[in-house]
Amino acid sequence: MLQNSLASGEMMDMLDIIHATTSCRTMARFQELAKGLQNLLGCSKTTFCWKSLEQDTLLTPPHLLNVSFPEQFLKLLSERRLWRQNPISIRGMQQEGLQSWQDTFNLMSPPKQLLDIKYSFGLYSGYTFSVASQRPRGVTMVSTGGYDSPKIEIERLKFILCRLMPHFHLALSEVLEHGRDKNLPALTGREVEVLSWLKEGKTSWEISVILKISERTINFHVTNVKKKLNVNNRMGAVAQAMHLGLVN
Amino acid sequence: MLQNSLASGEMMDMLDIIHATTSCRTMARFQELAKGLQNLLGCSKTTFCWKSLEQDTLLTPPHLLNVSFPEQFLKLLSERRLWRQNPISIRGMQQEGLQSWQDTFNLMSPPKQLLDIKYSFGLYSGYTFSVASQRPRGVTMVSTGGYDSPKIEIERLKFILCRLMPHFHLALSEVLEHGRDKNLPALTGREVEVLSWLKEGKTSWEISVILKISERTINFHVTNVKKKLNVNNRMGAVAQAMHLGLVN
DNA sequence: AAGTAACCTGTCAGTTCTGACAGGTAGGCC
DNA sequence: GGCCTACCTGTCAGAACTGACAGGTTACTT
Repeated sequence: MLQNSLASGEMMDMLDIIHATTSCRTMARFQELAKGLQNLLGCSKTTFCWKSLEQDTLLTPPHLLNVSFPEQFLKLLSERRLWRQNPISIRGMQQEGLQSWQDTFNLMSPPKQLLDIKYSFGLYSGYTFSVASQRPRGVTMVSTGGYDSPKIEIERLKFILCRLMPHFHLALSEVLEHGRDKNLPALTGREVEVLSWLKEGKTSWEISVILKISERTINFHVTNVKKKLNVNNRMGAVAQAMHLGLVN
Repeated sequence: MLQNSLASGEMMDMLDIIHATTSCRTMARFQELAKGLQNLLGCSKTTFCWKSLEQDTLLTPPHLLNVSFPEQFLKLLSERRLWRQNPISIRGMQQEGLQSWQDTFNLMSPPKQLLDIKYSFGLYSGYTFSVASQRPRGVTMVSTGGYDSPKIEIERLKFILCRLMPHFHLALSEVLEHGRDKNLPALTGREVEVLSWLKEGKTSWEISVILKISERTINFHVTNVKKKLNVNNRMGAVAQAMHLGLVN
């Protein structure tokens, strides 16, 4: 039975890693956890790829978070825009779960250029696991290669990745979304207050009554928010503020 | 060491439960998983309590999800609004982690009425674990009582709950938020399209150019959306649609 | 003392939105 | 054929918003 292929200590490691992902807020911490995953898998090359499907189109490049892939390899892939034609990422975006590079290449033949690069870095065989979510709408893929023995226990790999990856995906989403917050425009207390009422569908006049200040001042605050959020009108301001989590 | 107090099979159960929470979408499924947690803890009485801090005030009652508490007990608590004065829930809302009922009652004395009811149902001692999150902003508390032996391994309890509860919390948030979606107003394709552009801060005229229809028709769609979402103006429509996840 | 940030207020012309009026077509279902 | 839904269009008066004008106070920092 599968249960026996995992040592008790390994399961404890998995539980610890899962637990740690729930409080992972920085990229550095994520890297640590990813190292833990790599150790568990017993491979020497790992890299993460995260793609938001929120507003990005399929054409915008994904976030790459390298753990131990050759940097030069990823750089080449990115420079030559090869990820768009990479059957592995295409398949990974389409369906969740584990794919073997070999299988995918047999199924959808990759551009020769890609194969050449891959082989030149010794990346002959490996696996990519992808996991998607609706909230936030996005996909995380982890690629692992450089296994010691050519004989890999697929079921063990699947078991570990199935159980860990959803949490790595959540943590990564959190880290990357949170990272964006750093250069967030700072709204003043009054501005947030006005926005919150706008959100409820109140007019300037109504808000002026609620806040007991003049209607002109409400419009003044709205104007400032529009400038800060770089939008054309209050609709955009409300939507953008909600999107950035600046209200409520 | 703590590691030894958990059997290999129990850790496997934990991993399986965690994994199952990631795809838990119905209340029935959640109940199953909660039963699994109860078995793991080795107690006979469990109940979950979920509270959104998104827009609810502290006064609005929380969602109760009973697994195996006496229904009558929870009914009494709810009818007499005792949860507001219950030191356990107050403390649970304030800080995450494990609390012993006994400790809390020593710290903040409960209303006599509450104590009487509790004892009359044989709920002498037990533990409540709470976990909170920012996105979605809310708290889940689980209360467990009715342990076989008076000698409970606190560290074991803490270990299990620390690792499982964040995932139960997420699952519960998902289930409860998803459940709300059922009586969601159905927007037509065109309405969603118009809303999406509104969200970007486009004016009616601009959208009419984009969609190649008259400005009047844009306003027509906006009017219909406003009626469906029961809001006063487009600001409210955009905000409400975003909040309900009807756009994007 | 000067500078800055947050806050507040006024007027006014021009633009945009709103609600209520009154229509139209195309496609699906019984 | 009748009914319904989604979609489209027009006019018009009045309400709401916008941008640019030109000020003000208070509190805190340098």
